[in-house]
Amino acid sequence: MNIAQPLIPTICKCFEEKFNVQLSPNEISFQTTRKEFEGDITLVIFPFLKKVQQKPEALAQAIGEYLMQHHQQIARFNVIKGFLNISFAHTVWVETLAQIANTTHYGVLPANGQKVMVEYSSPNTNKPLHLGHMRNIFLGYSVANILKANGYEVMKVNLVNDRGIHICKSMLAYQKFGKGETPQSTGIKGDHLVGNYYVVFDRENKKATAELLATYQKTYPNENPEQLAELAAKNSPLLLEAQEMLRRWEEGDPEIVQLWQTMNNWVYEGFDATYQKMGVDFDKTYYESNTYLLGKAVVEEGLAKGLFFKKEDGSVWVDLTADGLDQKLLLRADGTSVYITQDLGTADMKYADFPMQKSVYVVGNEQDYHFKVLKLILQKLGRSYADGIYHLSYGMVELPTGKMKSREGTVVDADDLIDEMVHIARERTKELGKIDDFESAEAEALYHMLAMGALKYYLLRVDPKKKMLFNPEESIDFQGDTGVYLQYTHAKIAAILRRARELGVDASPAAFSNATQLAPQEIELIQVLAAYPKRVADAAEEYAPSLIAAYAYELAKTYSRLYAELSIFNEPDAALKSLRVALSAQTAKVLKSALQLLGIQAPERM
RNA sequence: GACCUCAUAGCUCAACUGGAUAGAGCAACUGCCUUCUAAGCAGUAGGUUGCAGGUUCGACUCCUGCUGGGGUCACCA
Repeated sequence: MNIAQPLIPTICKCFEEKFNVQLSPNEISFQTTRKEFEGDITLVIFPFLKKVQQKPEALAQAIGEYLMQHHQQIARFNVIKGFLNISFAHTVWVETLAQIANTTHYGVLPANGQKVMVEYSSPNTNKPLHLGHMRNIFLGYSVANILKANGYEVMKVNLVNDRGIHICKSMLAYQKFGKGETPQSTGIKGDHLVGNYYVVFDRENKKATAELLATYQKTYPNENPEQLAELAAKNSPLLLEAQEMLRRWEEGDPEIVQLWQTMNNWVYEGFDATYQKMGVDFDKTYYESNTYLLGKAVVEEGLAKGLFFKKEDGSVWVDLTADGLDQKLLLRADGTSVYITQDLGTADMKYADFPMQKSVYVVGNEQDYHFKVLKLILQKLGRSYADGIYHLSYGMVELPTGKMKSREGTVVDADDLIDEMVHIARERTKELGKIDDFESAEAEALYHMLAMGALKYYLLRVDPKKKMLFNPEESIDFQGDTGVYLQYTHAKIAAILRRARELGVDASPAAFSNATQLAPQEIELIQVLAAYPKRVADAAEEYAPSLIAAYAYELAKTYSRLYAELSIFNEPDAALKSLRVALSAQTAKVLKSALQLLGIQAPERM
């Protein structure tokens, strides 16, 4: 609902008639009037002064008068310096609310025939998910929802990194120290069990390296200690064993493959449980064990086209120096692939599976360079989908002590954090005692809903591009600018709507269409409601759920003020009473929709 | 060393992409439950937007330099 849109052609006409100046419509844009001034929308005059030799006040006055003459919807206007503030008649707001009420899927665009793939989560199978993954996962899930709302057909995929030296480390540690433990025998969730062995490997490997270093130092007392340390790290017997294991895995050694399958399945069971708690899902899962050999054909293709070149040792490179980047290795001299090789192959595979116009990769900003290179190479190869590749590069979640490191155990575990949040939600809700009549299963479902709402909102409200700080000492808030506040506002409105049904209040547009004198709180709320579709579009364009989060908060805040300052059911004017119930219903509708885009559920009671 | 990126209230984050007197939440303080859920509402206090220049009618936003944090520059992924 863009209320200002119809004014734009009129302004163009005004410039033409009065000043003989041609203006294109996209040169004109309105902003909402700041609270300290009277008006609904504001036109900034300064940009036009170069084309029209006028003083800003005079030009603003002239445009204002012209608009008044041509648009009955405008009640009045005022000019302050170079700002033209326009106030609409109350009927405009009533009409706007009616339009919103009559739109079933408000803010949601019809299918646009475009396909987009969103890859997110993409975990390693050697350790459980942590807070950093949660930011990734919630971002990916939310962006997928936002794109759907903008008319795209969306395919959500997970690319699991299930092979490589890091997996072998867990496997080796398990083989050596595991004593045949299983998730069943220990009662430890599969991903955590495997993750523990990754830590065991690191610990044992450090010991072994230290011992090796000690013998080196005895044998070569005159050598540079740093060089010795490096040598010891490289030749640690455990690391060599892990590398040997990787070789055997690639050869298909049945014993190794068997162990690998067993341990990975434990991890997948663990991940699935966590994804389910998070309320996220995927349409397809890719496994790197199936894709790591892909991409060699793409490298051959690039060689044939003369885009890549071969060095004397047989390794294949691409020279991106003309594009401001470096030379990049694409294939080792022994013909084996590197990370980017498989990503090239996987990109083609994705397109074959789902011929998309856009492909979003939700991956941390430490890989900015990698994705620049990947996209550039695919563009050079002339892939139709290459321009549509978007690296949703998000900032790391940091702790007060710095970055999280799995090996060093300085991570905030996803399962632990969820459990803690549920615990807090349970305590807090019981204290308030508002749902004492709930069945226990119903209550537990609510605690979980609130816990996830708090967590998701906490991670999504920050601009994805920016790094963010999490302090484990302070629990995630349930008050103020939080997910729980949004859920609370929804529950409060739901109570209003139940009461309205009981009382039989008619909230249809017909019942409030002749409301005339609206309160400022009502107008402000309608304005916020009217802004929703634009915000949904902006969020898709910028791949930024944070815009939706900010909007949802603004909406809830605006409603809460109205709720506190105006009575709904004690309002004597029937039209106004209907209007307020309708306003409540539309706020609930939009709030629920916005929360859905964030992957947050809206309770009816809490 | 080269390149990328960030720096806003005590703390965590905004600022509609260059517009008016930079806004929220938390923490502190003050009011408001005999009317629809107080997980709420209203208010007070808190700022030289890291520093120095520049561009312009106008700069948190763009440019240059400096300082400080993070990242990348692997035949790791």
